[in-house]
Amino acid sequence: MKALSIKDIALKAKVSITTVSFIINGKAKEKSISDAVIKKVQKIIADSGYKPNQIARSLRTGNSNIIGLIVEDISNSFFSRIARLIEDKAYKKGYKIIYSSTENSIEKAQELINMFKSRKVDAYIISPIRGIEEDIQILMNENKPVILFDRNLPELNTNYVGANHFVASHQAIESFIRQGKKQIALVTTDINVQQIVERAEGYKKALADHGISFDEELLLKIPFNQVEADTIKQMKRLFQSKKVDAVLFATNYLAISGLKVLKELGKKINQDLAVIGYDDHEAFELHTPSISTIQQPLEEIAETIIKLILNQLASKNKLPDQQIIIPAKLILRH
Amino acid sequence: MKALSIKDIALKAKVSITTVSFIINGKAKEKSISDAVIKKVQKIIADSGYKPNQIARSLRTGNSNIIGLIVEDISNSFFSRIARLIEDKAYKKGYKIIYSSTENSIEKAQELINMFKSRKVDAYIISPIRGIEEDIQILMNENKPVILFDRNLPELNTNYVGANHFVASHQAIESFIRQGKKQIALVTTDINVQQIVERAEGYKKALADHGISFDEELLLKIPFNQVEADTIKQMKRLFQSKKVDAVLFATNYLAISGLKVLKELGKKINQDLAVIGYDDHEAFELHTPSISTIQQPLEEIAETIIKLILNQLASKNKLPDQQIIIPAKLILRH
DNA sequence: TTGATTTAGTAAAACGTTTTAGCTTTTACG
DNA sequence: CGTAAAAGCTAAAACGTTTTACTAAATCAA
Repeated sequence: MKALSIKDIALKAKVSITTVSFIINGKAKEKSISDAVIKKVQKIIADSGYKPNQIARSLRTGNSNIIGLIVEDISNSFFSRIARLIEDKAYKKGYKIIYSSTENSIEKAQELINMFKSRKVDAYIISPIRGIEEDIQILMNENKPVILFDRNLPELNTNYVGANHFVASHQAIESFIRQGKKQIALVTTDINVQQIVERAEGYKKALADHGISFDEELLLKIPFNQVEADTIKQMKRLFQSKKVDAVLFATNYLAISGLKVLKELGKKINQDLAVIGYDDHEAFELHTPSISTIQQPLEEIAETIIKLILNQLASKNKLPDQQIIIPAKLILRH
Repeated sequence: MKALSIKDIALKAKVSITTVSFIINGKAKEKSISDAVIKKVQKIIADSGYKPNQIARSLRTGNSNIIGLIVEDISNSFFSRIARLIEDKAYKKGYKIIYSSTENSIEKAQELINMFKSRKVDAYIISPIRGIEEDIQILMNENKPVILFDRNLPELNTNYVGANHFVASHQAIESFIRQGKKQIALVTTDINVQQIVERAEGYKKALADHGISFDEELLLKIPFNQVEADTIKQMKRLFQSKKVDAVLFATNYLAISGLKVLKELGKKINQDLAVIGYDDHEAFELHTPSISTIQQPLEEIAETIIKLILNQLASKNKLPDQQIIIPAKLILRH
């Protein structure tokens, strides 16, 4: 049983395909189709359950009402929450989301961009990695809206929405210092993206601001695609060998692993050492004791991204690129 | 700058569009195109970076290499993990995923199905809700592969992949009973889906099997879309009013809320009462003490789903529907 | 040498829309 | 009444592919 086409509707209504198309697309008035015909055709469409073939529509119009979302890993709760918020908001405006995870692989990211391109997505939301600057530049040259989020690519002049990681991490470290901590560690990842680098810089700057000298050994960089067991080993070494009295974890999954290590080592959080995580996670609040964390305003980030996209899609000419930095919040728990 | 089309390639190679198409689609040999021409065209394609327009391709062939994924809520870690696994596996076979969350709304689910239909997705992976049986039946009549997962719709004769919730919950309750627990509560949701119903049935059956009479007041049904504050109030009432000595939470988010309540009430887990969660969550292992849980084999579920789909897509005629039940594992932690 | 078969390729239809350019018929106005 | 403008509608091109049905030349078998 083939699906109905606009032709079937036109036939049934005894009008031309053109007329039906105008009516479907709300151009009936403007094209001066009579009310009687409009009513008749609409009734037939409603009764028959006809839905226009979006593929044919896309082929003709060149746009798809689909927004491509490229993230590092959809199963990371930071991304899946953002994805959900973006999806909701996009959906309300008639856009669908098609997503994929890059796993921080340049090739996969490039493939994804190509794939999205050949699918004619209307806009791109990308949490980028180094190495795809050129590909992104090409998208922009083709006048497709591109919004980077979470991480920026400094060489590129794009729209960007993200939190103020430098300030947030600076604040976190200062709060440690106010508590009298001296041996403050940072556990971060080795991926070379701006948001991660900023977190490290906030850390170093805060130490410097308070006259604490930076100790190389207190900065632990975990290789990105490493299995958790190895990560745990590395962390164990850090917490055992040094008299760390505070630690900031630069991502939520690192914090999760770190908390496991501390538990195993029998370290008492808040007594033996203070802990702050990054990107909230249900486990943090629930943990005994609760874990303080730097919270990114997900709702606001998602809202801003969608607003930028819709504005650009609605406008005929290219809008100026905007770099929107939203403050992150340090949530202190005890 | 318009994108290249097959026509441009044909022009450049001085061959027909048909020939280029055959070469792109690997039919060159079969259509007896000479090696020289094949080489030439392939070189031009590679040099120019031409990528076929998937939309045009879809319009012509009627399929899209896209698989539609409909879940309850992509930000729930159970779904986002499954989504990630499915995406990975599908990607390797050249399929992309387009997803959406239903939020357990029948209308949204129906809209999504229609949307996917008009986008000509090749197959549907659905974690369904009651009320869309008919819509799913229509998909199946149109000969599109449909795989339900996590929850089944018993009236429907479809492919289904899910865990054995009845047995898992039965086991969990038995483990409580072996520990000598008598006042065993079940906190579940009020959505009427098979997987949730089964969990309650496993609970009741286990009680009955061990001669414990079922106490209506120990079965708490939380309305699905309720805000967490209200959920917490309801749970507080349960844990305060009754001398509950064990509780099984039927979903991970209920367990998270429940653990917050228990923390607030100062109940000692394992001493005052025993707890088992459902669907693992990082917070469970990390919790002090660690929380036991019923774990669904995500990897295996994702693998099975994709295998069913690919088999069906590869086959000319309709394969028999399969109902695959995978055992869930009770992970006891202390 | 002839007819059949194979090799090497192509023209054109089709997929289901949107949109441009146009054609009648009606209305309005002086 | 005559003509210009508006109302009401449509034919056909275009979007970029795949695929069917075809042709022309080369090869083969007898």
